[in-house]
Amino acid sequence: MSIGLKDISSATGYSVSTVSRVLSSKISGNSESAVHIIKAARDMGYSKYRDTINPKNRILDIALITQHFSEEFYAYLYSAFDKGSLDRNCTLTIHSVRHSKSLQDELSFLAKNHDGFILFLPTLDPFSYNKIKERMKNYPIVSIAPSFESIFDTFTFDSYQGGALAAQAFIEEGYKKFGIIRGPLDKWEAALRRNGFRDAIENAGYNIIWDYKGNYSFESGEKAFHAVEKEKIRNIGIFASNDQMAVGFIHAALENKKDVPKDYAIIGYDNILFSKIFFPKLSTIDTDVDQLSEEAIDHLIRMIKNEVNLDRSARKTLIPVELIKRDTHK
Amino acid sequence: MSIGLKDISSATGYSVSTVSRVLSSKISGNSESAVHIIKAARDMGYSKYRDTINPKNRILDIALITQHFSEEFYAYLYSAFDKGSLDRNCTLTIHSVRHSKSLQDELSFLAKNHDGFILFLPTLDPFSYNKIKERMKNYPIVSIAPSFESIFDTFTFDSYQGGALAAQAFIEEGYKKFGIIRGPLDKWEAALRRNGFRDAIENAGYNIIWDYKGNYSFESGEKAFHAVEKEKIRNIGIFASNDQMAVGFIHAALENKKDVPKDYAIIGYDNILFSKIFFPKLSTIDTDVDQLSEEAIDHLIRMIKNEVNLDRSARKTLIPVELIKRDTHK
DNA sequence: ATTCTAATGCAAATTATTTGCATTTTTTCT
DNA sequence: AGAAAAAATGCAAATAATTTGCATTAGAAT
Repeated sequence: MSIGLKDISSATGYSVSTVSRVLSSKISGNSESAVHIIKAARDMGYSKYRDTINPKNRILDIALITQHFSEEFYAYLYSAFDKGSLDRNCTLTIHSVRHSKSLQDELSFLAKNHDGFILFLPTLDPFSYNKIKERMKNYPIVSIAPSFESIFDTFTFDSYQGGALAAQAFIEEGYKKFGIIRGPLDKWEAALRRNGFRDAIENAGYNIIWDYKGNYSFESGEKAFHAVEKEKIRNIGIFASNDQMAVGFIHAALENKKDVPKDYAIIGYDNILFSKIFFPKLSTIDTDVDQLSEEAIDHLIRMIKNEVNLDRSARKTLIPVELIKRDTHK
Repeated sequence: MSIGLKDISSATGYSVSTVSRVLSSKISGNSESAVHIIKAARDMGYSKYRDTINPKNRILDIALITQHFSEEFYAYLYSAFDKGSLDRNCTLTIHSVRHSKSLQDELSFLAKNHDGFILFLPTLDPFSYNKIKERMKNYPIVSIAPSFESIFDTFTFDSYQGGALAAQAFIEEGYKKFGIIRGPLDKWEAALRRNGFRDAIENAGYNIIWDYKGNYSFESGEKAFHAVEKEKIRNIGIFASNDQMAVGFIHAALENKKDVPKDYAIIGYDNILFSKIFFPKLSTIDTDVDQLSEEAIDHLIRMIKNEVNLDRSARKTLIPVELIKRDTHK
């Protein structure tokens, strides 16, 4: 049943010894024969493909390890990584460990079947991250989850800049009052978005006069509206830490006959599909998931090919974001 | 580098011959030793794991083959399959072949690394499907894409019933005029949704008096509104073949100071997250993706374990759908 | 207690892979 | 263009990995 060198030999016409030498890199991987034999080994499902063949000479298999949720963001993320892996001579597979009973074992198994991991585990605690790091010593791993600690080389969006961009837009348009609907501050990116917004406001000589602790949900946006409504503040520029809360806020505002942007100006974060469609159309911070995925994959590939110094402590690379101006402010 | 029987032997304490016999099913796979050895083989990454060990005795690896798009539906689908594979002793991986240059080769390779496929390739033509079928003879494959032809055993939603449910609701509520915003009719499920709606309307002695050819997009819903608006029809029950078009329709209606449901009643299809949030909240046909995924996985597992007669021609199993009544009709 | 069956390990047999050596082909350097 | 060096190749021998015959043991069934 199982494919061996003999099978590859007869499929390609080369002798068993040549096949052996190609697969164990005793012949340079670029020669015509080598390319031919390595391709055959992959196509035929030679079981020691990953064990014996040098990663420099073959298609790489990388795994995107996530925790699936039924939110649009995940569809975006997967789609971007799918595209990103296309022209990089590598195959991407997606694995959810959301329901995994023993994360460590599962990762360990997956590591045997892939050349490297992209981790997107935003809810994982630092202790578990360190356990992964320990167990997977020298295995190529890149993280794309925003987190306080840097345990793996990380690529993530510049959330601080995002908050600052929202603040700048409000300031330039002449707003004098500012508010924020925060995400949960134990999340690194929520803290950064808040800090970026606050610092830019304060640098311009103003203050945040209203602050609501949200939890990223649509409902908490609705509650935020009722909270600000009670205080009878108007003509305020509000930065919502994500689009769902911004949309919830606007939804509640419209139901209560308030006007956006006249009574409340609002800028969201994420640029979900919804924000283009929603009425009025939501101004928001856009993140370039394609760029994130490409940089993360490129770095992972360099790690796999041993071109990255792993002794250095983990780097963090921030991907720039931009403001999309639509109809919920000015 | 590569793990062999000797390594498994020393890890488990059994002799090489016992390990060999367990892995090639010459000892029943349920005995204590067998379970122990098989687990070790998986954990340690024994490269012939899938080749030698009988699928009845080990964790199955199944692949969900899709074409990623950045739509919420995909996040739902993946999430449902993730959950569905949980308690079934199998590991799920997701692969997108959207950008694949040679679909056949890629599937062939993936087949070597998995025990079976769930195919979700709604845009693939029957010719390519038949080529897959031919090349993958006897390999376990289940399709969940709605399609005219039955090439693989297929699990899909009962779209005809969905259309009929929408019609029944309108009829019971006393509507006398009926319209439809169709999806592209070269898609099987769009045709079924239309037929189900039309047949139920006609059986009750009515007719569809207005019909718009949409393409499933938000924009085509907006256009549909402008089309029906021109004809000055009011108090009509409209069935939209998906939620995006329904939401586009309502959005345009609100912008033009029309009332939903008073001027236009509308029922959508899919129950996207948006439809719960949108104002007014959209009535829609809900599909139980969890049920779909569970039934598809169960069937695939039976195929892998050889409990399904493959000589029969491909079955099609329809998963029931239901109407969620919200605020866009009555 | 006895018989039967399944599990186990040793050593031999078989199968798979690697390597030394001789030959051929290709590349590099005058 | 021609000589020298380097790389590629196949055969056969060597080594490594896996399977199997046979004897032994442990446990279940009678």
